Amino acid sequence: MTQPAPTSNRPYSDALARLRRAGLRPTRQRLALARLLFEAPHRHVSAETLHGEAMTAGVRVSLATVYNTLHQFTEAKLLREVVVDSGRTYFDTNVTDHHHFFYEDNGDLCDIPGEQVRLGDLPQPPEGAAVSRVDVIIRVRRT
Amino acid sequence: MTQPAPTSNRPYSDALARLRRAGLRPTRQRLALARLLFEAPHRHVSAETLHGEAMTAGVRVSLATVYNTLHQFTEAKLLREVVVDSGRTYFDTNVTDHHHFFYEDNGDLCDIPGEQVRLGDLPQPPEGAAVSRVDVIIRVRRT
DNA sequence: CTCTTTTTTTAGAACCACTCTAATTTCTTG
DNA sequence: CAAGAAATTAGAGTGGTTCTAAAAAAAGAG
Repeated sequence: MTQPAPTSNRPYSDALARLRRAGLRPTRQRLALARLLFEAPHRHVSAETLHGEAMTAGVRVSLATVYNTLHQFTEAKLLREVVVDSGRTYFDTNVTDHHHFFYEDNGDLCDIPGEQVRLGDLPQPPEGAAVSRVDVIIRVRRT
Repeated sequence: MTQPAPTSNRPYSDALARLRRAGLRPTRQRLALARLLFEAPHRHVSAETLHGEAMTAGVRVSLATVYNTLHQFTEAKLLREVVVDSGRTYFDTNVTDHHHFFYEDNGDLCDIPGEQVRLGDLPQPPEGAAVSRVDVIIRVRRT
């Protein structure tokens, strides 16, 4: 945690700016979720876990809104969707270029900074297709 | 398709051998699914699509058995699970070392032979964890 | 500030892929 | 063939996610 957010005179300012830049109306729910997501170190959340955090923090927000918001944030590139596990969707607050360790045992995810992975040769995408992203997932198991 | 399988004197022989090697009893359902899966070029199936193929081919098999069988085959390394899309599980009949193009538009998957991807430096797995596999997914969009 | 319009939120139902259960059928072995 | 073990099955159940239609909140106009 860098510093506690001011709650008296300029509350939500950071989150507010983000929402504005993304062209999303700063509703109470979006602001609260943005604060939970971005005023903390990078991490991976699912809709359920974020909803749980909101409840714990005393934020009244429905699960449907959490889903909507996560998708809007992803659309706006404030979040990135990580697919490692069919049946549960994770969202990464780290939208910089990077990859993941995935612990197959318990489903933990762990970032690998982009610089730490050097991709050698990659094939050309087929005719008429453009690369939108390259995901590297290093699946590991505890020994 | 290489050649139609003989149905008269030595039916299912290839599939039969595979099942035996894997230590799986050669039941009617498993044989039929093995034939559908392995007597054709490599491809990616979901439980639903394979079940559909079985129905079309006139094979009476329940969806539950298709799921069971896909998992048993994966366990026996006759298939490999590919995770590209949360919400649907794909199984790859190609179990050699390789990676994938994923067409984000329509969900198509396309193999990239292992030799065509040279991975440069990868980070060490964290202490107490061993790499079980490295997945590279090149996400592409039609232009 | 109020009225109107547009957007957002919401509870709950619906959905979909998948798993489980318990009963039946099929294999294997003696 | 009989007995025991293993596999299959229909149908119910589950869990994550999306949809729906109605209520609430935000933005814009006057």
